[in-house]
Amino acid sequence: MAAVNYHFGSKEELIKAVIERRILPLNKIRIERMQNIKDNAGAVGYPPDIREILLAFFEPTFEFRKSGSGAQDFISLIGRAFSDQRDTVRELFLNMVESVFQLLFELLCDALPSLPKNIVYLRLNFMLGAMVHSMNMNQMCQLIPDGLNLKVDSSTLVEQFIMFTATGLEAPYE
Amino acid sequence: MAAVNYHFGSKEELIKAVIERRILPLNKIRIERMQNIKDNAGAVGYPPDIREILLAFFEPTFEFRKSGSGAQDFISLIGRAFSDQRDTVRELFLNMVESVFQLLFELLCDALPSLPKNIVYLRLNFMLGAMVHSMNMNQMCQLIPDGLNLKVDSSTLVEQFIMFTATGLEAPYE
DNA sequence: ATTTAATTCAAACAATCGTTTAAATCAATC
DNA sequence: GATTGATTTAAACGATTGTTTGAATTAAAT
Repeated sequence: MAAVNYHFGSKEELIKAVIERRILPLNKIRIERMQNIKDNAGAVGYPPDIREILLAFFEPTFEFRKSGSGAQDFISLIGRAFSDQRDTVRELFLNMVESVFQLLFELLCDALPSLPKNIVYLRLNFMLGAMVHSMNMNQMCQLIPDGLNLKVDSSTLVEQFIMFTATGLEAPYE
Repeated sequence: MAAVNYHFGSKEELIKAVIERRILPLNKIRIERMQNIKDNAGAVGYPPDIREILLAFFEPTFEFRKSGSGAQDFISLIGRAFSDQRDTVRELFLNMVESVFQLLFELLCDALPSLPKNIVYLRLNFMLGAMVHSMNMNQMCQLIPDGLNLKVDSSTLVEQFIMFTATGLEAPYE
């Protein structure tokens, strides 16, 4: 127990280190893939494809669920950071993902030029909520009715997630 | 402080009472409205309309955000219950909403007869995640880029939420 | 007005948590 | 192998939390 303070100085610094260790590599991948799309779109002059954007962001994200032991616990931690309203974890996490979300937002705006930006932003938030909930859905399911097979592997989860959200994003807004 | 234990016996019992006081009336409304749709659909022989179902469920839910003082704090509490993995609040809450979610699920299955039930269930969970996140989005927004107006009133939020999720629910699944 | 019950208040309690301290253990260098 | 530095362990500390206790206060009934 005391070793924590010896190595990290405080509980908060430990959490920060944990989050950084897990998030930074993930962010690197997501930004890389999204930047590729952005560059490519800039080159050919067409707006980027929504499903491509979503795949670039969510494939690494959902893949992350099975990245070594403790990943599930880490996701629970982030889940709390999302819903806790004034938490230290929350601040740490949000500062760390701000740029990634910003890039995702820009790409979505480019891909959906007919939508007002605040509508895109609203739908982005719907999507992020769905994501957080899906990430720790494993433990959420005492609500499973009857004999439904909900043990979906990561790839079909991403597939279904994108199917749902992409279609939702493309919806008319009035 | 001691009055809590005098009246409720324990912290947990207090929380239970708080949740019951807020949730039960809301559930009553949601079930009533959904049951109406179900009965009506049964009478005319057509499957119920998705947007009608979603409105029946989410209009009261989002309306709840401005139901007296403390509503926002209560929503934060529930937000945690959703993401905490083994919490006492979580158990209490889930037991209390199980039947409502069950009814919503059944209605959605009726409205989307071409979709496998486990796909409907998956999408229902996407939707619930989006809902939880939207409910306490107020405090979530330090991510607002630039000068975006995100102060949406309840009715436009419901409207936009349904636009997004209904379209997503209707998406093909392969 | 007095008695009785219900409720609130103040203090104390054990338990837990984050942190600090000092001793013990380990590893590496001379 | 002794010495030095790094790390772990065990104990203690203050602060906080949920609960209990008994006295003080309030409200109601006689």
